[in-house]
Amino acid sequence: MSKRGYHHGNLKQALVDAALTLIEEKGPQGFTLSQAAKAAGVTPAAVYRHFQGRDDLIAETARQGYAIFADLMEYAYQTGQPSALASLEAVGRAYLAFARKYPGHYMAMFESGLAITANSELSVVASRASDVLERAARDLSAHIAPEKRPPVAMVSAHIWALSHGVVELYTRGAPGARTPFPAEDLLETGIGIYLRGLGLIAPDS
Amino acid sequence: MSKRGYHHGNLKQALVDAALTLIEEKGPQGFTLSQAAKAAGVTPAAVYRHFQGRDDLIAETARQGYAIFADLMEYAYQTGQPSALASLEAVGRAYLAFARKYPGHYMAMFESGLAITANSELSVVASRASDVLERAARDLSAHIAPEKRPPVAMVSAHIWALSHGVVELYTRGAPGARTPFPAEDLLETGIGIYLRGLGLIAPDS
DNA sequence: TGTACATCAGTGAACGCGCGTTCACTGATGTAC
DNA sequence: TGTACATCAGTGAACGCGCGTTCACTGATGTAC
Repeated sequence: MSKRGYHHGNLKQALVDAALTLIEEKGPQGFTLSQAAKAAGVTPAAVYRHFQGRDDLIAETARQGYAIFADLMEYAYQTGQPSALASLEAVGRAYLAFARKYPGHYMAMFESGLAITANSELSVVASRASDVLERAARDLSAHIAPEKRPPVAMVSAHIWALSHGVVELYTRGAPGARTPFPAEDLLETGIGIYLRGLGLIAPDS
Repeated sequence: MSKRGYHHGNLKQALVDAALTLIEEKGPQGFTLSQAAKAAGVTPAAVYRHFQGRDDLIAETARQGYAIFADLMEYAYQTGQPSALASLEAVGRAYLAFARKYPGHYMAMFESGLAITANSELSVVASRASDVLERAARDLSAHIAPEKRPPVAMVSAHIWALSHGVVELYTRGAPGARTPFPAEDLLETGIGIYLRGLGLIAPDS
């Protein structure tokens, strides 16, 4: 618990931190339990005091990521209030900022292939994050005439997909997709055009 | 070349096919060269007759994927002509259809972490695909008043990001993101709203 | 303050295993005559 | 049509290695008295 109140180390967190570094370097599948142990300065067997195995270690890493992620999204939402538009845009920016600042967490969360639903603690904290986005989309929807209003879940899915796509394609060593624009600009303008399409921004503002 | 005109098998392609199946099952990092060899009914050493190693095998798999992908995109673009709008929408649908029909290829292309630029043959065929999208975006741009026209590369990046995000989040066992809508609907409506935001579809059509 | 003791986080040796990679080889194929 | 031969795709044995996992152990820590 306290910084030096441990036996040989605050090993559980040290292992998570080691995993994060390894994930950033070689991807969520690109390292072994033994490597994580070595990076934490410990014998592979010691890992089993804290985790069931490699998957469990990654799940804990993802769990911590979702917790940070949800906090950032929540905070961004609050800073935009009471404007629904400002909240949604802040949430979008927070999404990208999180992916940039916590790449290891982001990869553990979205690229490790772990089954979220199989881990109840994980699914709780994961839905906390998506709830924020959905709330922002709901606020927004209230400003659209009911007859031309798409379902809230659809709007939040669009924003999430666009954000995730920008992160995956334009934030790291990408596929065939190179772009001269910073990912931040890409996401901001993309969301802007989308919101205009929803009739929430004046056509030529 | 011919179906039975080989020694013990058309091994190169058999290995690619084995890799595709393994990728679909366990992800692009989730299998070994030996497993791919065994799945193709062959000794691990035989793989070296055709590939430098596992990465090279995955690169070939991705290369074939990009070739199919580019063809599909190209074809979709043609079917939409001469309408710029119809072309763009068809290309979007083709993107998702490819990801659905060729999940192994898609993962090899976008989730294997291979460095496209390090492989010139790969980067050529990869840019063929993105060129189609960019062309569609360029056609579209011509219908927008110059002063309110975003850069072509930005529009194509938006479409690509939205498509990729939809595939990653809503097409497979996803993260915290569940949605009641089929990915196809999600992408179609998303692109629709986006195009409306560009002023290319009448506000309440 | 000092001593005896219980706890339990991490050790290190051990195991069987599958890995990537090499190498000399073999035997089916296709070709020359 | 038949035979001799060159080719070369795939074999199988071998190697050293790092892996995940187990286990009895040890020794630093915190606590009771």
